Amino acid sequence: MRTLRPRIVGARVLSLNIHSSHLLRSRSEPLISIKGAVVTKVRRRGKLLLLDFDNGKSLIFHLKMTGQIFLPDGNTAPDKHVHLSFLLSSVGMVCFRDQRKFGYCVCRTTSSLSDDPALSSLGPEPLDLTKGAFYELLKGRRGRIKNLLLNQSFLAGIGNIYADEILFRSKIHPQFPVERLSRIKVFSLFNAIEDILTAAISQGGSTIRDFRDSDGHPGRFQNSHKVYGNEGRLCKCGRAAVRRIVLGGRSTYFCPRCQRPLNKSA
DNA sequence: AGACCCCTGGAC
DNA sequence: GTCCAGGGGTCT
Repeated sequence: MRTLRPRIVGARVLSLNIHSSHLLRSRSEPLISIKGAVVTKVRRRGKLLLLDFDNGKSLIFHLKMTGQIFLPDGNTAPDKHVHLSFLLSSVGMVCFRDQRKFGYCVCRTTSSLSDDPALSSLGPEPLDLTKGAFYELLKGRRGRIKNLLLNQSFLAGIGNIYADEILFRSKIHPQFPVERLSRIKVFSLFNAIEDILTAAISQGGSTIRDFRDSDGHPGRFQNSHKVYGNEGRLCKCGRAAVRRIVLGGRSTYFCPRCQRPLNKSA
């Protein structure tokens, strides 16, 4: 978003080309309604990318696992995975590419954006929360802490990599019951969320295989991962190897020494 | 909580 | 061939 915004704000949509209808959703207003309109805002809400136009329309993108938006050049020419492309004035082509086709794009009227279930179901932005608000948000919640962090209606925008890195930083076992977290641990978790997300954003995100920003550059935060993808490697504590388990169908990495489970006999 | 689904491709 | 992948929905 940070590389895309300065490139396309102010540009006019001269034409658009839908190469595949796979990523379009039912009940979308026709994408053609943004033709001739000027991009006024590039925003993010949770994992959604929002483009606002000067004719009162907006586009909602979800990139899911392999989605990317890029401005093609010699290195990143459009290919069979480009499902949608726009021609923008004084910018050129902008492409939405998604190898696995899990992503989507819908058009909405800007003034009713917040009614869209994709947006209305989202919890608060973690970086907008105060420590006290986070504590209140956790009250009454139950279940395993990692599942809660991945729940977008609890907090918007935390994915599998960052959930693991946040829990490692706060020294909480991914299966620790939310309702048993001490006040100290809740604050530690809050600080870890701020720290990990801020660092990840400043380092351009994490590239495991596909992720690129709109300039085609990979992220750098993967170089700072302490547990994610490190199964079998010695934790930085030097006392245990990072373990991988599966929770809710997602790979989960943690250090069994730094992140202790709740002692069930206690 | 878990299984299985959407889909493609890389690693082994 | 099998297993795996930054997400997330549905069904039991």
